[in-house]
Amino acid sequence: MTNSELATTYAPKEVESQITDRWNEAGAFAASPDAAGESYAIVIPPPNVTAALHMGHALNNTLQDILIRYHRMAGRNALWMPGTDHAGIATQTVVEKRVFEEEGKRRTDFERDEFVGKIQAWKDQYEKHITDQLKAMGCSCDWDRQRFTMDPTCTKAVREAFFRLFKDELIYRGKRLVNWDPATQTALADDEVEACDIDGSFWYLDYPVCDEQGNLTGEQVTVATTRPETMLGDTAVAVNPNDLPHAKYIGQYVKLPIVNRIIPIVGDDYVVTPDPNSSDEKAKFASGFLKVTPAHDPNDWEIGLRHQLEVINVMAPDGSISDKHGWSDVGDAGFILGQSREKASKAIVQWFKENGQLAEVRPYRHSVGHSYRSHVPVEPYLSDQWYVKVTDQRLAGAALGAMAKDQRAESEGCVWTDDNPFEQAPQQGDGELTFYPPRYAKTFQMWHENLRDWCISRQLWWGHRIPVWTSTGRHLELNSDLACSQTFGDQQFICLKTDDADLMRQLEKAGFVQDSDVLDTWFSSALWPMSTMGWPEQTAELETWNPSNTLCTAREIITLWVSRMVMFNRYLRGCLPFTDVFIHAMIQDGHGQKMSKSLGNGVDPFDIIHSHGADGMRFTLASMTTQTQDVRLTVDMVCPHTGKMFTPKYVGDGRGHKVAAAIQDSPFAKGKQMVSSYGMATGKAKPTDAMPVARNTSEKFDVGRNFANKLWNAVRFALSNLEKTPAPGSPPGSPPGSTPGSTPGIAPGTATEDSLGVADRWILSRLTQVAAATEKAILNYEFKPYADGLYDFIWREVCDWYIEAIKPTVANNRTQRKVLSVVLDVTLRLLHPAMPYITEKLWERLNEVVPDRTLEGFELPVHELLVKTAWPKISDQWVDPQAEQTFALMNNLVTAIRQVRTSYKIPPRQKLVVTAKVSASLQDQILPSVDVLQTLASLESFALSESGVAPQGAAVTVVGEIELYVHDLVDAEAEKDRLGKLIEHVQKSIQTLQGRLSNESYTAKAPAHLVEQTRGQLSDKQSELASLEQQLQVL
RNA sequence: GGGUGAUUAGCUCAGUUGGCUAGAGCGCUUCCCUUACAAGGAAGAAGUCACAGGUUCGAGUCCUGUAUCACCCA
Repeated sequence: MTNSELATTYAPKEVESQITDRWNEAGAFAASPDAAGESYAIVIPPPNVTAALHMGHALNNTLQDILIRYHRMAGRNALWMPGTDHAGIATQTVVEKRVFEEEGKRRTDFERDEFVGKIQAWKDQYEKHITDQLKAMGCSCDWDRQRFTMDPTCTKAVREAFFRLFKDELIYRGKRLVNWDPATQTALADDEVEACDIDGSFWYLDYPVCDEQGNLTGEQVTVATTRPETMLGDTAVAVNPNDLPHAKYIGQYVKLPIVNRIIPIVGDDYVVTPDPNSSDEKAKFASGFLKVTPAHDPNDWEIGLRHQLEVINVMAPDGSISDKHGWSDVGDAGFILGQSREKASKAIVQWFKENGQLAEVRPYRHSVGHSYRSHVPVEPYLSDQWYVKVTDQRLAGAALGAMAKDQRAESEGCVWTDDNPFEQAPQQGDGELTFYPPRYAKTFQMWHENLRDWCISRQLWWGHRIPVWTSTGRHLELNSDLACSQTFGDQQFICLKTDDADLMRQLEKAGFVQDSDVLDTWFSSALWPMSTMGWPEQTAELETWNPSNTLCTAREIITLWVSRMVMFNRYLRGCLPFTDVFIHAMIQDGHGQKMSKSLGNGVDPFDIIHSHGADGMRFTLASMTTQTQDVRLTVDMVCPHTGKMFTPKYVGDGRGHKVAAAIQDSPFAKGKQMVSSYGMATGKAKPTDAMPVARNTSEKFDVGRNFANKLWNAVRFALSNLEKTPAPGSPPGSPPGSTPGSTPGIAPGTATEDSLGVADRWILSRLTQVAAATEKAILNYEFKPYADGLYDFIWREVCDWYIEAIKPTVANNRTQRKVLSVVLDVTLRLLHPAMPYITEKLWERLNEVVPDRTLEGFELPVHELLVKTAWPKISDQWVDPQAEQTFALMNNLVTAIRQVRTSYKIPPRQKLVVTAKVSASLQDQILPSVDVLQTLASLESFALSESGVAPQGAAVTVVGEIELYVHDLVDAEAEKDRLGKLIEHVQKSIQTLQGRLSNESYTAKAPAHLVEQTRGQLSDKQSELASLEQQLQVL
């Protein structure tokens, strides 16, 4: 085999497919609970099967893969559990929309099972696509264990959990106002509602005052409302008892216009007293009289409870006005029945206007809850739903108790309990839940302190059907461990633990009907760390990997998911689901907008893998992961006609967003066009053969791609040298500047007569420190320092300096070859978690070319596959401050000479003669690196003396006390210019340093070593200045 | 309304317990296709660290306030 097997540029596609095969053949990602090593597990945040993955997922999963690959190499028994989420409402909505587009049919045109089958087909398709995306990224999940939230294993867990919570009365049936989405006709959880500011109005409606019998007194009160249509359901008018001008009406009645209902005027503190000069918007707009509609407003619902008011629901589930859902006294409102909310609102305002009872209309901008799914305004809607009593100590209290003590803030008091949630009976896992970065602990804590019960029923078909059978007016005793009963009012609810045929038959016979609703998706997600491991069975997986170690997710998930997993895992299994929660950035597009499907600004990982390679993408994502910033990703496009990258034309989408215009002109191929992903997503452009869809890309990923290529070539070059056997007859020869007799660390048996040069000692010292820093960064979830640290080490230190320094000697110097092979070995190990493909490929070649890479102090057991190779263990015996200092000085001298070279425009290939004036003490420091210096500065010769004088026609430059003479550059004028600039620069430095030292409190109070350092810097600069000025005079 | 974060080079961002004469990548200028890499090499220009106070020998970093932006929760 020859080195020519490695191409001159890194070709990710070929390598990725080759390496994927090798990993698969070896079963490299498979984990077993019986395997050796301390356990380490990550459960994947299961992606929704609604759609393909985008860059946010790529980031999320790259970070998880870095963690899992590191811990696997570090000897842990590591499992990364993969899977997907059924995402109830989201997936059902997508499929409904698609079926309507393609077949013109609605969900209700099908049998339930038939339609669920259609969603199932969608799920199969996307689950595969998502899995393929993750695999292409190199995610080292244990794919044989892949789960889905609705598969039989997870379903069993859901049934068991529901049954136990039901039995323990942590699940209950409640009539409440829910967040109702009239478009999808389902209840939404609080966190599925998005607040949007909209321009609305405050309408001021006059209600005539009357007595209990409805006899008008001739007075009227004016109520202020933003939703006039709900007046049909008013059952009171409220006044603040402290609002003296208005409080006198308390105890009287009004005759509700249109409906003619007689309703009381009640006193309630909740009502805001009007104050036109207040800074409080509500006081500014208040009239002092509040119409109370308990069935259609959460605050009014509370007022209704306080005053035992009637609850009248005037709407149908689709949001239209209806007398079929709890409203009987329609009065004169018949003309509004059947109208939508919006139309009814207009009709009612019109009625008040025509009857002279519309006192005023004022424009008002306010926040209105919208469905995160259908984007229509959410309707507070009275209905029967199932709730989990998360406000119970056993759940929310346990979640708070789990928090790491040093991350808990002083409790501001819970709204849901008088008890101190931290003062519970101790539980396993107390104080062990830690957030990274720590500030997110506060989000977690505040959420639990202000929790409300969790509505878990959804009026959908896609999901886990609620395992409860209901009957009104009957009562049934089932003597079975598999059944459990609760009674609310005249209704009996029986929950079954399994679909036991016998019990189901009994229920049916007794007239019980199964609830048609399904559970909120998060109910099954909340069980994910347990259900994927086989709970409720006592499995070895649970024993080994629950609690898992790290949950890696984005911040909006803290409340939605993290919280619920903690509560359920603790309650149902008595332990935490995981101990560490790492919260990473969100990815935005180049304009700071969230990536979303509708804007078409989401970037498919496949597209980036196509343009930059999986490793390039992964490395870039890791290096963008800081502790604070969200990530802005400029989205570019690839012209399908030429394959070239360009910045697309952006336009407004009319809703305040910037989007890539649906049809783009190719900037390269005249007259050719393409469709953008926005055009695709919105259907504003249809791709054709002549006008294909353009892939997205982003020049941001160039960093990673270029780095991969650099690494590739560096290793390729190094291996080409290591591949050659040193010439047998050639004298071993010392590397440049070797110190005779000092061969530190070369183990017996591997030692050669060659000794280590300064460059070798320097790179081993750096390698040792970089390895330590790399490990520390990963353990602290500091992904950017991890990536940047290796980038700088490999590119700036290994390539720019070490490889350049050893070029002339490495072929025949056995020691140096050993050092180089160890540098390659360790570097590939350290980088593997971020860039698995390229490192695995290079590892394969390294093993072929240099199978033996032992060096004292380096524990580097070799495995055929890098993915299964141990993380390097390196003793600190190679840390060598002296070598680093010597190398740094040499480095400065080389740079100084290069600067002269550039200012005289000397081509790089032209060799220069340089002499130097150096004191005797410094000579010892320079001598060992003279050969390296000659190589790096491209010198013909370099000579030192204690009392040098600048030869005629030489350019002079200065590094500290050292004067360098670059010979034969006769140009007095240019030299004066150059020296002048250097002097100016040095004088500036001297000023700064002198200023600091002349400050007496600095020398008195600053640490001694800093003062000493400043003095050293000043004396260096002063001698530089002296030399430079002298040279200027000579000229 | 409550909470969190951001504001540093033309752009995107680092900067860990205060020690900084403030860094990186991209872009820009000049030179170089030197047999690992032009997805490269060498050299360079470029910043009142949002603003105003304070603490300190010393502040990008800590404290207080202001402005602007973003996100989360109500």
